[in-house]
Amino acid sequence: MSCITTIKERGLKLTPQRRLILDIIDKSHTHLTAEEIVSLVQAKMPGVNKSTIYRTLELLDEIGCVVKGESHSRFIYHHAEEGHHHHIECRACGNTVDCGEDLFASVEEAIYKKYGFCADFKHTVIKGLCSQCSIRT
Amino acid sequence: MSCITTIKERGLKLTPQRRLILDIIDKSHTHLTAEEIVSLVQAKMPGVNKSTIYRTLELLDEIGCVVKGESHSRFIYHHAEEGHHHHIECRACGNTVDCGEDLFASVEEAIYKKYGFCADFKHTVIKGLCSQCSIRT
DNA sequence: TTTCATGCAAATGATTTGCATAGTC
DNA sequence: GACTATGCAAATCATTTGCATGAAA
Repeated sequence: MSCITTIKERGLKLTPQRRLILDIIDKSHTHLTAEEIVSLVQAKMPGVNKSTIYRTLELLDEIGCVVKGESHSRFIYHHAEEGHHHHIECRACGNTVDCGEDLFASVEEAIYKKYGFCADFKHTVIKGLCSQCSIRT
Repeated sequence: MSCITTIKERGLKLTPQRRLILDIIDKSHTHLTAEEIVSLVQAKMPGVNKSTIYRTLELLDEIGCVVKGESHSRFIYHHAEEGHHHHIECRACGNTVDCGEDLFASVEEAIYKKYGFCADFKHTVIKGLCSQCSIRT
């Protein structure tokens, strides 16, 4: 079910600002910080207020239309597609790669068996060193 | 090598404030936020300034005496023992469990082979739902 | 026309920083 | 005594909030 449908179903209003924010997140192939989204939104629609964007992102997270995570003490967002993905970020250069959930399936199961925890890697940014930066160190 | 030795070796000074902060982190069995550490420090040694504590925590992280992570947009710290551990945190109730690194060894290897990334789960707080909260939902 | 969303401005709260003083080595 | 660490106060900076106005249904 599309995000637009979800918004309408809940009796929420579909404003141009919300459409644009959804559009930007949909088109992004990686995660974006709230401030990055603010810049992208204001580039297309000047005058849109930060607080509107923060409020919209909060809302979209609540209704499950986007996935909210955190990295470097900022909130990050990406679209909530069917196939999950996880982020691995280089501590040195900041580069990010996305990886498939299959890598974590076994861990999720192990954590569940051991602790009864339903771990959810969608919201997790895993840190490490990328190959380039490993060499330099 | 002890943290105290490390501090001395680097020509840094071993002040009562630094001893206390180290002591508090050593004795904690879980991670602590910076503000929790501030409270604990001030309970034992009133008058110690926040900025001193923040600066010390930063320093201890830099020299590898503590491990700094982040959760809920706050910094969290725990002691840097030999055997790593990872945190799993319940998104609903906030409870945390620590789990052994063995769970992630296979994932670290898989990530390395696929992306050349040396992933490091020490700094990662994995989120999910604990057994109690899963039932309620 | 009713309700929800937006813009604006000000508040918040964790973390950081500049600078004079005090403490460690 | 030299140099680093501390305390204090003020600055930052992402995010949040109150309120009056504007727009969607």
